[in-house]
Amino acid sequence: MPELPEIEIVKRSLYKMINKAKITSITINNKNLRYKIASNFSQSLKGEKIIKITRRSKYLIFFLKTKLILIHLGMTGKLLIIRNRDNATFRTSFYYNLNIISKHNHIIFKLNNGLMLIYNDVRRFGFLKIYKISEINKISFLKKLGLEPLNDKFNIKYFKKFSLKRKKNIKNLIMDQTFICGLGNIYANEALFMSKIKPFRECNNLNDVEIKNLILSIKRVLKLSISKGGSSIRDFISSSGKSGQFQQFFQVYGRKNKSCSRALCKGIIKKINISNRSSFYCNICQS
DNA sequence: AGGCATGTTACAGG
DNA sequence: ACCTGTAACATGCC
Repeated sequence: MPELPEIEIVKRSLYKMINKAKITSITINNKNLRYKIASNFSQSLKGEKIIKITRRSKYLIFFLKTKLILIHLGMTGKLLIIRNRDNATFRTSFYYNLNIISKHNHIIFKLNNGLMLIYNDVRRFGFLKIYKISEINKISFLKKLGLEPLNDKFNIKYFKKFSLKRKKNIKNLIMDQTFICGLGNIYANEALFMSKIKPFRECNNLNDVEIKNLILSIKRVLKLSISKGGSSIRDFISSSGKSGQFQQFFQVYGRKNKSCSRALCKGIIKKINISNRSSFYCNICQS
């Protein structure tokens, strides 16, 4: 469930339910995530209190007293919260409609507030890693990230400084996590549609108006999605079990051969591959 | 059966 | 150094 808005929604729903809770015990059903769960994982976290939960790009960070847990959800990772007393039957039926299969519940944190936090991940591309807070600046995953796209520093000056010396296409540029972080395939497609720019344009050939529009569109599409609870395609749900609604507002993503959603435009949405990712655009109103 | 999927990384080659 | 394409990771859905 992976792009910035979905992670932001997860962070917010987790915050409401488990901030300040203490981890009383941990069950590990499967260590083999993208990186193997450390052998001292449970030992190291037992008795620790969750003091703060933050997001950086598509990463979640749980701050404990002296340690932190860095979490990435990969493609299909989910953090679910259920009540301690709920039995397996209840869980199964509750999640049945939401495509949660309990055999993919890899890590279960039992908390002292009557709740359990479950890391569920079908494809196991996600990971959880523990670091010392004092070494937060040495975490390689975070070190290489560029600006948060919703940060005011993400402006035309920053954009041009990065883009003018590069030759890659604009879609790959805005998905380059060392430039801005948090955009994935869906929001990159949507932001380019919103700003009327074809995804395969060379990034150093955009004029100032196009760059301004694109920056605004990126910020706008991310905020809009967050306000709708993120996008639920396939099986994204927030930790409280709610699905997002933003998928109903997709303008291009997944709309191959459909007519352009822009009023007055007679275009048809095309689908092409860019760096092996599906890319959608309107042949007429995106230039 | 084969292609595709919200992500990231490693590697080969230009 | 930068860029692209490809494959890998693992599973399920259409």
